[in-house]
Amino acid sequence: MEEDTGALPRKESFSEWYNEILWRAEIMDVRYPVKGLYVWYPHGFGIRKRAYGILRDLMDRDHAETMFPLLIPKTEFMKEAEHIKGFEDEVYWVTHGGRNELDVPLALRPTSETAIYPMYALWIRSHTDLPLKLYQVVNTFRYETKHTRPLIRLREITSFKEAHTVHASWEEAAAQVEVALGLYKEFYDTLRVPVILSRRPDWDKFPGADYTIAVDTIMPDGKTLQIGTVHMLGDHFSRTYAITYEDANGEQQYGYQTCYGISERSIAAVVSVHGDDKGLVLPPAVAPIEIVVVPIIVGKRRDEVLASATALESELRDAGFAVKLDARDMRPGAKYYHWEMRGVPLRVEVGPRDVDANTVVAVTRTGKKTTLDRRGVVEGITSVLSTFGEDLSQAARQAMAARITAVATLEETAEAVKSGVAVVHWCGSQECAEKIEAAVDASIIGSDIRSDLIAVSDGPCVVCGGEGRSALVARTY
RNA sequence: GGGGCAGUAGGGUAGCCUGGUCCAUCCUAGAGCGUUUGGGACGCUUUGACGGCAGUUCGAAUCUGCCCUGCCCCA
Repeated sequence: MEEDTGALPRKESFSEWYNEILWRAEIMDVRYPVKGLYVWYPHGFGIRKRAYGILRDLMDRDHAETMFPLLIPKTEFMKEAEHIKGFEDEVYWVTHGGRNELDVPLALRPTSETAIYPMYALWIRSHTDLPLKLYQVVNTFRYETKHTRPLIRLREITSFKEAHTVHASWEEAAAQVEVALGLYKEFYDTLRVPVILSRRPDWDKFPGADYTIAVDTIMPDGKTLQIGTVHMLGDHFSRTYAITYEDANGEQQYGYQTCYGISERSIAAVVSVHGDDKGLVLPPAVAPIEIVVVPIIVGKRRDEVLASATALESELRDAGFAVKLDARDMRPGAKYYHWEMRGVPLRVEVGPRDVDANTVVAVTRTGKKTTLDRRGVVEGITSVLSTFGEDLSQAARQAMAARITAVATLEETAEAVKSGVAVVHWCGSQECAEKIEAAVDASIIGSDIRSDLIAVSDGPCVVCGGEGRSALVARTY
């Protein structure tokens, strides 16, 4: 792993900035020799580990974790016609075992509905088995033909958290969709990433779903990134896979299902939303190192300062912080740059002056400097870190708000989507959506918008003038 | 899916058209030694590459073919 030095490209050149920060901050190494597959550096994986720990804790409230196989027999995979159509061009097939051709080819899961639901059919017998709510965190494979991008568009999604639920009625399933959206909202609140929820147009929903609610954020270049989806499957799959239960009256009924997922795009969002010209900026909740202690070692007082820094490190570790003492033989400035690139939320400096005054100097990743009393340092740091996290949320919200524009004409829409998201009135027809796309080089991505940054209203469709309601128009990743 | 450009050490470049001590050069890269240390220190020594596979040739970073990988534009 190379030492980072020199300036990062400015964040305004987002694409360049993104590519470079991934290796400079040691998140992903893109040099793996297969297109669309990338390697997690330990630091990047540490971020993933903490983020997915949060996600697992949220899921575990109301779901059980499980693990299904990677390979799906073609016979099961091909059962659900609409679903296949949505994925058939992207599936990797295993056709051989050693030198022998397989009787039934095996698909590398692009998503696991067709692996899980045949088993659900076996597991579910009675209404007392419902609701069933399971999830797994697995890798999935999609033969992407568009340009691949680390963490964003992958041929191997390494961190797909997918949940699959079964309920006794359509209404219960629909209620679960709302529960899932609540969990995802909470997840992204913890990551300090602001999101917009909206309902995808019918032609853009998950193959085989009744409807899809998406969770999007807005990237620094104004394009939206879908960082979560929740699908109402209705009884579509349960009819195909014969997921039935006996109700209280002894009648056989089909189950109603939902599924929802989050991938490492969540990490891409954290990196992109918070990062700045100096590197990564991590919310304390996902930082593998929350605090770095930098001893300012000068000549004769070296041992004294080092002892003080070491004692501070232990005290902070005992208090439950992820803390690292950087005692390397380098100039302090070089260390500051090193940890700033990697997004460490808080740096604590201990030098001879601090030893004398019985203080420490705490500097947040965004440059807020506080001198703390050495006694009661845990309380002081807890408070500094919590304020830092809240400040990140606020800054991210403001940045997002600045990229959202309510517009009334196609000309204004075209202008708005160059740097962000436009909110238009739209009648809901595919015909008008296509006209918008043709006119403004961006698409209708959702209606039924839910965001406290967007005021939803009725109004005349921006294309046909018919009755319309607020919808999002954006360029997307 | 269609078109274009590219791949040389950890990173950045030159050399290619016009094959031949050209295995070059730069860096805030790596290793070692010493002096340093409150915002990217300095000196000396040293390491390391022509994307892969075939072909042409006495000889290939350079020419030919295929493949892989990356970037940009269009759909």
